[in-house]
Amino acid sequence: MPTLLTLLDQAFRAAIKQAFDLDAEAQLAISQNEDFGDYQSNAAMGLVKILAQKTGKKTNPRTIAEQIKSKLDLGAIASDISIAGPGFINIRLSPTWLGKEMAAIAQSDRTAGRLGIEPAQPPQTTVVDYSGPNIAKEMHVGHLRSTIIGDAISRTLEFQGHKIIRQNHIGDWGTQFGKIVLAIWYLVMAEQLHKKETLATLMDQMKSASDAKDETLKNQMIHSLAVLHQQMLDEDTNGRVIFEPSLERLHLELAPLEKVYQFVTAVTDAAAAETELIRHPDHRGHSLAEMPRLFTTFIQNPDDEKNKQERLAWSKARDATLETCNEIYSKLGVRLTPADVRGESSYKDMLAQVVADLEADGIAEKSEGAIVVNVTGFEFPLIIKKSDGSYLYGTTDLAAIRYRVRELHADRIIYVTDARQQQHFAQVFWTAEKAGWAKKGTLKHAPFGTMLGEDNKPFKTRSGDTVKLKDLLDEAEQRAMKVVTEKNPELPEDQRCRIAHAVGIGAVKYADLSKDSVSDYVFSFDKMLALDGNTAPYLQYAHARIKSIFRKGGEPPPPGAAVYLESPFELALAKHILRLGEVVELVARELKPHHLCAYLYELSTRFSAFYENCPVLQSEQPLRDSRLALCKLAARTLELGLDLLGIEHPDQM
RNA sequence: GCACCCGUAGCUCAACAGGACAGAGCAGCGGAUUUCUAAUCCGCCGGUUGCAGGUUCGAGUCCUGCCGGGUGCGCCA
Repeated sequence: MPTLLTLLDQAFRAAIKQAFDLDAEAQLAISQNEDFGDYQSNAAMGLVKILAQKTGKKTNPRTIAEQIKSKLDLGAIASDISIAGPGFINIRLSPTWLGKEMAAIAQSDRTAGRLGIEPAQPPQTTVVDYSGPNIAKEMHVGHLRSTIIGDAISRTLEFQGHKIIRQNHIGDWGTQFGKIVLAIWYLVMAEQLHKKETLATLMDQMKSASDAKDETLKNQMIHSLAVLHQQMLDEDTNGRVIFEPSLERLHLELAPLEKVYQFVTAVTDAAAAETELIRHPDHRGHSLAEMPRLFTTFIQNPDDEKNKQERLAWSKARDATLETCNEIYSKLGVRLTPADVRGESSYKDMLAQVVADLEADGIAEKSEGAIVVNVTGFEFPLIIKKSDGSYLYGTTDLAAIRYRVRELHADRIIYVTDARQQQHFAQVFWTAEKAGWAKKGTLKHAPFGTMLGEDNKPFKTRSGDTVKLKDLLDEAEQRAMKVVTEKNPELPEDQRCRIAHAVGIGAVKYADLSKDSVSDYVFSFDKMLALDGNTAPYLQYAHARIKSIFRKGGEPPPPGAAVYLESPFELALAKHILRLGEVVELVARELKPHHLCAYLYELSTRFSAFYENCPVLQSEQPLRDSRLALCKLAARTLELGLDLLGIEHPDQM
């Protein structure tokens, strides 16, 4: 069945048409204040002007409202239609109608599992681009929001019946490449030549020198590294003797790689690295700072047999990264699989053509040796080819759009990335639309703000490092475990673990999803794991309480049980259950899952009020079955809603 | 300097293409347990929506100008 909002909208439009022979907006809204009613139409006030233009005289909006009301046919839906204030038309839903509706939804859920929500028409093929971790880096809290929000959006649109193609646009290409290969070379060579300790000491001291801003010590470390580098190079000048064979056997772990990679970055960015020369029999001297660039030849010619070492190192780094990411995804219950990975590197062969086509169309032009697109409304252009001939991430984004539209047949593409990239995407979208690669309005950026610590500064550890996602999730689970054990010590340990997992991870995800994504958000374990208030544990607890009724009461309600809504608590619960479809549409339209969170929280409070005031198992038939049916529906609504958010709902807590 | 985002109760957040008296939670205060999970429920307290104009029957929401915070601004991603 269509949502109630849609039904009412149609009825009001028809009434307006009949009364004034006009096709006008019904201006339907959910009443903010329940004293007025459940739904309202605000059309009458707006019609004053339109009618005045048509007839030449002004009509009082209350009179207009009266005329609409007289033509309005809501069947059995409303128990009261009243006009209030300047001309609001208030609708109060009929408890009898609602009861029948509840019974019908319960019935349809048995077969379709959709709680009466119709799939969207027509279904659209939608690419959702989210998560996007970088190669050789552990996922940190910055990736959390994209991953969680992107997954919730994907699940919601998927439920609506759209074909969702998840794309994990990982950062596996570009200028950081040379540093990664160099880092692996250090790692492997130090291991093979028994210099691990030396390297480790260097790295530690370099870190403390940086932290203490001690330039002298830093320069010493850079010099020592140059010496070490030279020693290792002299043992194996072409990499064939030690490096390549060891690399083939190596099972690379992400954590040590990342550490060395950061070290290499710190070293090569330092001025002192420019003056430390490394000698090589086949080359003139190169400075330490130039080393990463020597390894980047692979970027230009990845298929050249000469670049076998680099290719191998690159794929090891990639595998190590993805392995760790997949662990996180599975911990988070995020539906991203290796099959969804299509990183920047997969567009490398399309970049030249992208630039050539944009140039041929007159959209791109040469400027100071680079090729740029001058985007209307922007002071600075989008650079798609650097003066040294290499491409940038904007070029890759454009290639990806073309690929997604042409090969994946995307009707629309949603980018879940942080808000800082807003201008970048505005430029990229403008270019793609101008080139005719995507229809206007089909490229959507769902931006989100920065995650802040409780000090309102970007979320970092006490020592100022970025927080690793894994550590954060582990801590959430541990904290949840403590609470579960405190509340329910008698449960077996493995069950407590499962509950702690659901609660801890659920809390982290819910805390993020329940805030409007565009603003920055303050991360607090204490708040997200609180058992009351707008938190995942509160919703999960409400769900567990319902399940408990069925455990105690045995039988589920018989199919087709009539639903009676006599108490205000039952009525309030039923009205809310009916709104899920409207909320799903809202989330899909705005790409903002926090609306669904607000809805589920409200549902839980209404259920709790019902639970306190309306005994279920002790009540007489047919009320008992009626209330059981309502419980069943409330549980199903919570389950479906939490599923769309990607949050677990254990039966027991 | 230019551009984008944000500014709502002590704190964390809502307000669904402008709608009625701006709502929740936390914290604070006061209550409720012979009954299906008290990880709960009920009540009270708390506001010049950063400021000043404007558009509108109606503005937290749209426009203009300030103030405050964040972010981005040709060859990083």
